[in-house]
Amino acid sequence: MKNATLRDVAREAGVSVSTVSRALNDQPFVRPEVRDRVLSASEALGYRPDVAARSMRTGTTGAVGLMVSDISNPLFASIAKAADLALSPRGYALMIANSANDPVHEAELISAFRQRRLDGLMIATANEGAIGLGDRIASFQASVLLDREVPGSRADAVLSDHAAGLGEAIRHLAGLGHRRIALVAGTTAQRGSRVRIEAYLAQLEQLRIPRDPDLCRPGEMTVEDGYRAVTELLELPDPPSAIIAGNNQLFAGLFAAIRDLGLRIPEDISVVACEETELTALHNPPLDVVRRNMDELGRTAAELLLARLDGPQRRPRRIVLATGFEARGSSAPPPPHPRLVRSGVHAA
Amino acid sequence: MKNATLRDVAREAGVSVSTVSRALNDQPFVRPEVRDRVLSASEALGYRPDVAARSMRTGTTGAVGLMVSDISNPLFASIAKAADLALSPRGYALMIANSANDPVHEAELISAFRQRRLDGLMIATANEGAIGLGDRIASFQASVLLDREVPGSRADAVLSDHAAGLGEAIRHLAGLGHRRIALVAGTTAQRGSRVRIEAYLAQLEQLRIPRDPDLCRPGEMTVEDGYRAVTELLELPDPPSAIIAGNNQLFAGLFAAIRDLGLRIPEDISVVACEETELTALHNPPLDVVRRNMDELGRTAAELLLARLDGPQRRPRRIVLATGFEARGSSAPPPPHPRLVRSGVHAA
DNA sequence: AATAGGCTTGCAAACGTTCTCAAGGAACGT
DNA sequence: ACGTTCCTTGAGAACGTTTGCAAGCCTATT
Repeated sequence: MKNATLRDVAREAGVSVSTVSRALNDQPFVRPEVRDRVLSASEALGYRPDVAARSMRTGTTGAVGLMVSDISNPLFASIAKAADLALSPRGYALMIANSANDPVHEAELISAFRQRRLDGLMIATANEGAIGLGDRIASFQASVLLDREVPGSRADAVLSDHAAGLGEAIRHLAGLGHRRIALVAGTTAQRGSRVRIEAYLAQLEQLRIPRDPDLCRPGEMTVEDGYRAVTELLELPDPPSAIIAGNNQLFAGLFAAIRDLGLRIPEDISVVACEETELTALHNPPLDVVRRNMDELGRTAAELLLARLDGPQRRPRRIVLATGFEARGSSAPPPPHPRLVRSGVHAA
Repeated sequence: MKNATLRDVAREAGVSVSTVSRALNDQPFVRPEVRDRVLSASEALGYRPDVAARSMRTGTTGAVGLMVSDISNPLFASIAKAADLALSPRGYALMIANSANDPVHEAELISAFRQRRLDGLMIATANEGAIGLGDRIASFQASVLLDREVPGSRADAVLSDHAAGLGEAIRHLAGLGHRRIALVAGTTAQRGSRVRIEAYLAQLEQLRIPRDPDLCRPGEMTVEDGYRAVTELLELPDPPSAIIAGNNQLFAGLFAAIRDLGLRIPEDISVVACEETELTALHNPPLDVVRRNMDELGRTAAELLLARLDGPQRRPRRIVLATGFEARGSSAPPPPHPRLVRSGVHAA
């Protein structure tokens, strides 16, 4: 019960293999009558072109790769979903890989993708400065950076305007009277954290709020790191009255830390999340958040990819998507006498 | 700057193509000296076997498919991550597709997977009773059902013991005094919902709690459906004092509905979620949940797949994974006089 | 009516790999 | 010295598709 091949269809339709190929691929110079005959023969035999054979001949696979640090992060999962929604109707399949934010592993995975001759690559790279990254990315017919900037890369990119939303958030907090605003940022090897730190510093400057190096914490992007950062922040002699978490993982850590320290939101401390998640959307009271549309990001990336796969090579395109701050119920004026966190209180 | 092929390596090493192939594939009957020469030539040229060509020759691709309704659902995303973690070190790549719970679309996507000659399929099928589904699944060298049962299928399966955890939950609620316990289940076309409904009815029976058809609601698996179901439940003349949501989407709807109705958890109503999510884990107060380990599910599925791809065909294996109920803070004794929901109150 | 030129079609060569088959060569026993 | 056997290697076919090339046919133009 093997699959029918072009030869089978050719025999059935009484024509040559090449004619079948031409007919099925909508090429000109096939007599309509013959075309119909081929089509019905193909239909009758349930013919499905063999992707591997086509791939070997044409060099294309009709598959694209998505490289993220962790597909189980809902942000990346949403991107994957939205991208697939745009790619699938065009016949493209989506292959995913998890870099675990390890540049070396990522390089191997990209190499594996290329070995599979994937037509395109969408990537939220672990380290924008990894050596040779630009070349690795450029080895695909089309590639799109997902909220990343790789120096000297000629790839397309979809970026988020983090500065806008974060600026709003900080102005909102300052308006409530906060002067000690902390930012738990992620790794500066990725654009998001870098832009947030820049925007944070710039906004404080503009508001004439003194900057305190203790309050701006780059680091990893894990829940654990967020937890630790918040714990340390609240043990400072002069702790912040508001904390902004740079992504959803960091926010989860922040949230757990505040819970374990027995602090109330927003009475004891104000918090702002970057990235909308189920938690920020449904929590009671609702949580302030710097939002962006991950569906739009994934869809736009897929569209850029498709455009480049279709058309002639244009010069790299950069698309910047909006972000916005939404004040809900997790920020309030700072308490007059900041509640002291007993030193040494950690998670049970 | 094309990729090196076997021929290039052969020329470089001064041997024939077939010898190179043998040497690189660790086949016997290659002189050690020749093998070394081939290996270093391969290294020097940066040779990478062409997956398409190999695939055409061998019929295998080293890629497996994952078919779920929606990869942006964190449950499925976790499965994907865990599966990839097990597959990737073995050189397998993961291709994903979203069926949107549409059996027809799913069938097309499976067909596309097979056209790509994927070696295996992991699938949480939309409708276990879809005609021809068993054959479609069996068309792969290996396939694993993800918490699904397809009648007559010879595929391996990883199942969750929903009945155990749900039974615990109901006993817990009954122990608090609840007699009106509602279950917002999903589609009966999928094992999870079916098993939960059976277990729910059986457990009520065993506890001698009268069953009320109004309180057991199969339906879709969407947030909207959960919202609507809860709204309708609370408009009943004799509303439930506790509601269990059958999955995370339904629970999100449940949660939003209760918030919009202005009810307090657990003072006014007790709730139990099936599936741990960021919301259930971090919410304050923490939410009662019937847990299962999605990582384990994904990893086990991948291991079953790998075992079948490696070894001789055994008979189908079914692995059942544990679930457990965790009481936290979202259930309490039912209020003496159930707070009436004003008719017509819906979300703004 | 002859010929040019455009449609249509088929043949056969690639794409890069694996694998069967046959043959060369060495070692060994008689 | 010869035959047998086993190890080692290479030639070449095959996987299923696309595509360049050439040949055949038809129409139209001169």
